[in-house]
Amino acid sequence: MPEANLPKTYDPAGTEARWQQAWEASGAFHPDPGALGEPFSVVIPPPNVTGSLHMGHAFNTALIDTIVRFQRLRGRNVLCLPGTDHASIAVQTILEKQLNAGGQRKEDLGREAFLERAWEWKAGSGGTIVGQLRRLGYSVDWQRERFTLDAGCSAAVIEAFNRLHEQGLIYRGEYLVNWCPASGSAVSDLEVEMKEVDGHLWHFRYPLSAPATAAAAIGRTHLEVATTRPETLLGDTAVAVNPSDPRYAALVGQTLTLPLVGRQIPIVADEHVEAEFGTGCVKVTPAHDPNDFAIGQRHQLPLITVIAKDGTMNAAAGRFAGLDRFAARQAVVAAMEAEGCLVKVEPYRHSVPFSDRGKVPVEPLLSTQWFVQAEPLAARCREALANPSGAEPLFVPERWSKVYRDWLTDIRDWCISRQLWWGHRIPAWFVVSETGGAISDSTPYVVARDQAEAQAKAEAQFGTGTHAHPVVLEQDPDVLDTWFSSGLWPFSTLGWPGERAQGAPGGPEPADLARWYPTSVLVTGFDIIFFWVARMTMMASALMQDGEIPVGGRDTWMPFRDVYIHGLVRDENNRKMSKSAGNGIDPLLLIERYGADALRFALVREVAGAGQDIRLDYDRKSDTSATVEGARNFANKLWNATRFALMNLGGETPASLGEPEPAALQLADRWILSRLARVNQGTAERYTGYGLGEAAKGLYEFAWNEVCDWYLELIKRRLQDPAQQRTARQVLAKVLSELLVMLHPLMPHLSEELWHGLSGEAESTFLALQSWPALNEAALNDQLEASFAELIEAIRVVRNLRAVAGLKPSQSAPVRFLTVRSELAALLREATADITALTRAERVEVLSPEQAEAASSAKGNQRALAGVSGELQVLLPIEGLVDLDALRGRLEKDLAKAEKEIKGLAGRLANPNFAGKAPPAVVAECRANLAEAEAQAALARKRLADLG
RNA sequence: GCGCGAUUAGCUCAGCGGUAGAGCGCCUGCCUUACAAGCAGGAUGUCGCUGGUUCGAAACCGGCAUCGCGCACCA
Repeated sequence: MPEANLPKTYDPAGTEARWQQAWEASGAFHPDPGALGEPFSVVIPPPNVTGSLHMGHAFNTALIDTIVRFQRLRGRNVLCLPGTDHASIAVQTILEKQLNAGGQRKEDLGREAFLERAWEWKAGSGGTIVGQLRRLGYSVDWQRERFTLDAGCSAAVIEAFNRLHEQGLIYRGEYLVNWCPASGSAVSDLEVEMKEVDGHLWHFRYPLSAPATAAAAIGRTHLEVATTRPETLLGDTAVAVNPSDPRYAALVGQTLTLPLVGRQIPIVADEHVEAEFGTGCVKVTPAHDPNDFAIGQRHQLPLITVIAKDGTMNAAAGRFAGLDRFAARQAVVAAMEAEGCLVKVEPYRHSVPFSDRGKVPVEPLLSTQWFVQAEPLAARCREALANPSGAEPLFVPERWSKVYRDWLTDIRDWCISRQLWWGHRIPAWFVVSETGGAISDSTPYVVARDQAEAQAKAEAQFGTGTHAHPVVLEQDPDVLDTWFSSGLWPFSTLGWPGERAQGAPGGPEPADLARWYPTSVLVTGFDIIFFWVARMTMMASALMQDGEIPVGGRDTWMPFRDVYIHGLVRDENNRKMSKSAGNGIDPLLLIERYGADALRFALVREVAGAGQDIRLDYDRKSDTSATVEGARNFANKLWNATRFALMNLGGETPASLGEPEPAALQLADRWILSRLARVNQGTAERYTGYGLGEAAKGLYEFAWNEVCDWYLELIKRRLQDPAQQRTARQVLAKVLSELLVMLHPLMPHLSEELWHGLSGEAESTFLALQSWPALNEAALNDQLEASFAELIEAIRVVRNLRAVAGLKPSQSAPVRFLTVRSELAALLREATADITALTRAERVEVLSPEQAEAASSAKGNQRALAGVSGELQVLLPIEGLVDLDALRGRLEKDLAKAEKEIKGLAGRLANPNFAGKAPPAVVAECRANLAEAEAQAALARKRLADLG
């Protein structure tokens, strides 16, 4: 930053790029685990490699970076570790689309070639978001950047799978899973979204197999059932009624003949059925509905799958085989109608499970998958919350801990296998030599860390004695849920398992893991508490403790001490921003227009700390945002304040100027130094306690409304005076340079730039690596701050009177203050020169009431403009210039205000309970205020009377 | 159905027991050699409704309304 001829406006573009490059090239954010300083670590929520930067990332980044930059200034050994997530389904979808466009399917390429392409794609477009994150000025250690599918994370996944399997926490089995026909894979419960859909409720008649008996018992020959999914009828294996429903009690145990199919199906009694709903009879399709599956389990009903994995009807659907499930729905209804079994059709709004990714209804399907047994892991996490040991995760805001705990209660097992190619291939090998080459649900398998270990294990188990043939293995073709690897993120990225792999617990830990695990804080949006936060704590509960003792003897196995949950960024219409809704606001556009610092500051300033969503105002026609513009203006204000300093420090720096001599400090100096100390204290507290928005607001107000509006104005005169300028320069340099340090976490580029300009430090030295300014407690002075506020108010009153009088800013006028309080009079006298400068006073007089009394009879004084502030009366004794109507208006306004106040205060004091029960200090204050208001009213009346 | 949050100036939001605040927008006047992305001055509110607690409620408690979110879900 050149010292002379600075442009009048700050141009972020060049500045930001320059510092980003300098920081990264210097390794400023690449910490040494052996370095001094208490460790502070954060792993960033890894964005999806397919993604591009959206406002949510920008928000999350702004918060994390503010925190870690602050901790760095505080002298902690900070690691902030970035990375991306491989996003199985998303990447595979992109690639398959590309293939399809060329008329190919992935099967034509084969797995290996397909994966090669995937890695090529990742090398090319996969880095987009990482480049974009850099543009925010993210102070992460790019040298430690990780990817959930890199060698280290893959080793962690294999190790984790093996250990969980050894602990009996991973199992393989055939269950009803959420099947996404669009992606051709199972998905977990969390990846299913219930959506309200307008559908129909079809009422069908199922004839009883023994109509005569039934007719005798209940007077009819059939039962009526209702369904929203007629196609599943083909897989029905029962009809259920409530056991205490008197209408059907006699029929339980009898059978029905399933229309279209002819199968004999029993009538069972099950508590799940609500007698009040519909006819009280439910068709049961255990292979295609989770509730029915449960009923089926309770009654040992057969499972008949009629829908295939591609969403079409299978052979078991008979004449409907081959039809798409939705076409089959119409066909079944038509067939039922033809058979006279359709009773009626009603429009019906109900919830349908949709696949998050595929955007099609999921099909509950019976299939063999791998699962993580969730309850034992969840139990440990719940316990950690319920028995606070100081090591449990602290949620900010606290209410989210309940959301987290509730989800961990009554948790269901987690389906982790995906029928995809891009991802971590499941480290399980089928012993196909046992089955003649085929893989079926019953094929034996071994879980191992690699092929060789699998071979050894399998040979030990199957290759001996009776088995004549050699053991042949085939690895499970499926991959793991991406969230499985994300769940290991806080330790896999730090080097776990390192040498502890290969089942050798007790080996040395990677230095990073030893130094930085557990991480200090996790910062993320509430929308992924279940997906990610809970999965990380569950994984850690199983993997990061050896028996009772956490790995490495740490105080906790929890992957983070604090969990700072923030809201979502919503659009100007309060809608969640999403790609599909097309209402996203491109952060890059805002960065280009206003600068990354402005965007960051705007986002952080909007967040109050309650974890509330933030609504970002935005004008889509012009791509502008008033909120971000305001932050940009603030950046410009700081730029100009520094510019002013550079023009007035005489080429000196904060270091060369040194600390000011206490005895030489003037009123304004002592005031701003007190304010500086207070802001230092408050800001550090807020940064530490996740009050980031408040920190930002506090600094904004201090910088703009105190330093710029008052202090800079007050010292302009002294800076021109060689006899007085040194102290003013010293204080100015100190205030500004410390302000820049405090602002650095929020506006890193601008503060870095201005700090260099001010300090003259070499480009290789960084503000980012300086120390938080020492708190000067001796400078704190409540009394002084209160007095100064009175002075400011006095000046405001004068300015207001001048405006009322219609004085031009260039015109000067005399100012006269009247007060009974001697301290106030003294203050005003001390500040006479300041008042003169800031009010264009011709002369400033400070009179005692006695003097004022004498003066009031003097000529012209009756016609003075009068204003009141507290115990201070302000007069502008100007003749000839006064607009009498304006003057009267001003006085009437003062009077009305005072009278309103008197009414309120007198009313309160008149209440005997108030004086009796309120704290004495409050009562005293009330009395004082009343006296003041009465004095004000009296003055205003007198002046009005003088006017005639 | 269960739970959570929000409701304060035209807009976006602070305030969370002691007489209503900020930014933007609006009105008036200023290119005052740091800044017009600025400066000075000004106007603007039955603090969603309703009971209660209290000397005192925007704030605390109960109910209601509206909006939003999460979880569960009956075919």
